[in-house]
Amino acid sequence: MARTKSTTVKDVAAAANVSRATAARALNGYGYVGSEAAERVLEAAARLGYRGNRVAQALRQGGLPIIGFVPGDIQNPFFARVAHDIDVAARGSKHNLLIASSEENLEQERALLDNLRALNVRGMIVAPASANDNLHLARLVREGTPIVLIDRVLDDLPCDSVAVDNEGGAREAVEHLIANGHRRIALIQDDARIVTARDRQAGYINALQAHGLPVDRRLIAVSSSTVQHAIDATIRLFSQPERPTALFTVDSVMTTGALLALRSIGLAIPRDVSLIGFDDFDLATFTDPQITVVAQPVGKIGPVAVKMLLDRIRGLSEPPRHVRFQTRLICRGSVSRIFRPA
Amino acid sequence: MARTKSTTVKDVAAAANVSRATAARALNGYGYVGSEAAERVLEAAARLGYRGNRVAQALRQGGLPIIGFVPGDIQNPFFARVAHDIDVAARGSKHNLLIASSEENLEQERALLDNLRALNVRGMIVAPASANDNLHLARLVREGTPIVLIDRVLDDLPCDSVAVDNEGGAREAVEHLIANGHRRIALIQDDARIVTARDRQAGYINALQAHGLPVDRRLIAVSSSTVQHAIDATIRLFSQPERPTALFTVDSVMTTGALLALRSIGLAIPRDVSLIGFDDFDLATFTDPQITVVAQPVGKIGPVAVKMLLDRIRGLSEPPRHVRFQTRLICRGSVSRIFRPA
DNA sequence: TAGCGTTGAGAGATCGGTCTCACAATGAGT
DNA sequence: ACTCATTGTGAGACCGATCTCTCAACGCTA
Repeated sequence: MARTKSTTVKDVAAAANVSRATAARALNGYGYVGSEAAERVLEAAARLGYRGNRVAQALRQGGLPIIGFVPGDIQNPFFARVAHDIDVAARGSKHNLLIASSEENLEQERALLDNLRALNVRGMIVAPASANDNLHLARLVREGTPIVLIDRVLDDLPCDSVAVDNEGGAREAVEHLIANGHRRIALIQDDARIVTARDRQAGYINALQAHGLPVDRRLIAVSSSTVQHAIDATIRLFSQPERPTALFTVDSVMTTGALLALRSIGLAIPRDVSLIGFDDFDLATFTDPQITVVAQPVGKIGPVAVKMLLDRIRGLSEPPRHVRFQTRLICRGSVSRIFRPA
Repeated sequence: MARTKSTTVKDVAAAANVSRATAARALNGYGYVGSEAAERVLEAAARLGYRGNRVAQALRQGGLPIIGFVPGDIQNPFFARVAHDIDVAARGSKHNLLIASSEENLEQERALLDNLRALNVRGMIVAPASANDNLHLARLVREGTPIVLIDRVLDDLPCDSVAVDNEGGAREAVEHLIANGHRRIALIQDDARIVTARDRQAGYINALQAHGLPVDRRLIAVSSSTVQHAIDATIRLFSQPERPTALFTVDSVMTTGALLALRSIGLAIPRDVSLIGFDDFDLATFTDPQITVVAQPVGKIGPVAVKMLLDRIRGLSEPPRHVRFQTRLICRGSVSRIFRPA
């Protein structure tokens, strides 16, 4: 039951009665090859089921036809969608996709990137787990590894990036709540290590300050991006004496958690609490009423990132390019209007 | 801005003033190395940031430290979950995960497997897109490539597999509906090419026949596993003259579609229609009432598959092993009791 | 002191391709 | 007839790491 070793150029060359060099020329279509010899080689290759060994090719030519993708969490629908899009785009240019989830863990991210580097992948698409420590990324960039940052952009890193206007999206959402008379607006966000959390929080704070509202730390809860943590955070926020009248959640998993928690506490949307979530999701049109969200053009991120990466792989040496998509506030039914004395 | 080539053993050896062979011995800890020389090598390696080149290692030793995973669709929460579990398990044994989604397309699956083979991956975990044509898989197995089938098992393929009792789970669900007095029970399923669809349909039919109920082709709709297609299928089923009183959907994406469609038609669950879905999902506990489902132990599939695969990679040559998990019917509120004259 | 085992380390083969270079054969131009 | 360009082909270097083989030095025993 030993693993049968596959046929090599040497086998093909022998079968076609030519040298390895000639076989390679025929198979790859370069240099001068006699048409008769070429035919013999091709026939032999087909007959023996020759496939070529990417590993050997990679060793000679530098780099496996692989693109690495390091998302924060592959189970998060956002990243799953992006992964799918990257996969499709990469396949279009004969690249394979290697996905290694950092699970929002900086140590793990470092190890994974080291790994990808050792594998000599052609390039990487990364959603960095932390805004603080990115020396490992900086080194990769410095060494010349093509890297594109998505979703979370580190400004001091000289490489391409694709993301949405997180600050603007969050600001628009909170301003919408303010415009509807809300003043006690709660926020559930990720650990501030994560860039998007930081930016969306900035949008929240900027909106409040632009309208002369105080920023109350008791209205801000930090949660990791899992349903259970979001439930806990929501319950914490809404069991305070002076209850918030509105809630803004920074990603769809948290919005899901908030929905579940509010239901279990017995608070109705939008009667008791208004809700806006960042990132649209299936569930949002499911509930009654449907949830108002800040939608991002998820489907564009992957393809654009791959395109930029391929440009770099092909040797483009322009200064870093940064793509920013605008978000769109989709008003559904989860925000109520509060009338207050002027 | 040329890509700096990374440091090699040669560099390290030169820096430590020894030969490549000695450097390799020191780095990998085999053979005889003088303690003083070893120290110099290690120091030099650390100083130069030596990392080793997996590609070269793979060429020499046969096989990249990579496990290939070919799911039907990475965006499907089921596969995303399994992918995550595989990733974690694989990382535990120093393997990377390469995900290539077949998108339920047989041609693409063939191309992807060919690709993985050419990359010399150590083994593959596959959810075959089609029950019919699997010569490509058979050849891989014959050649000795370690392969584990998950979710969808092809009985005639001599390799390990991990799946759930699809027939039994579906049968239990339909019997539950029958026990509650339902007789016109509709089914929305995948293309019958897919093994799970076939098995779950078998469970549906077996349940009906065991209770002397006719199998009515008009109650069976085929849909692909996307929300939109499931919506269409549901609408088709429920716009027939004699409307079904119950619906069984074979995966969570379809259940989601069915929910949306029924709501848009204005049919209430469970008053107008009873519903059971295969595979539990977030949404199921979200709706009012919550949805009754056939739950599968999703979290066990990935780890078990990786374990079996690693055994094979390590050279285990026992006959194929087949793991089957039992499903569990979770009764929530989406099934109503119909009383009928005896 | 001859003989032998142990320890240390270098030279070079090897994995499977790709590609440069040298060389031979052919035909065209002067 | 002689130079030259064009074609076709093979020998061998190379990518980076691993590993076998060979050999030298040392110390110990008889």
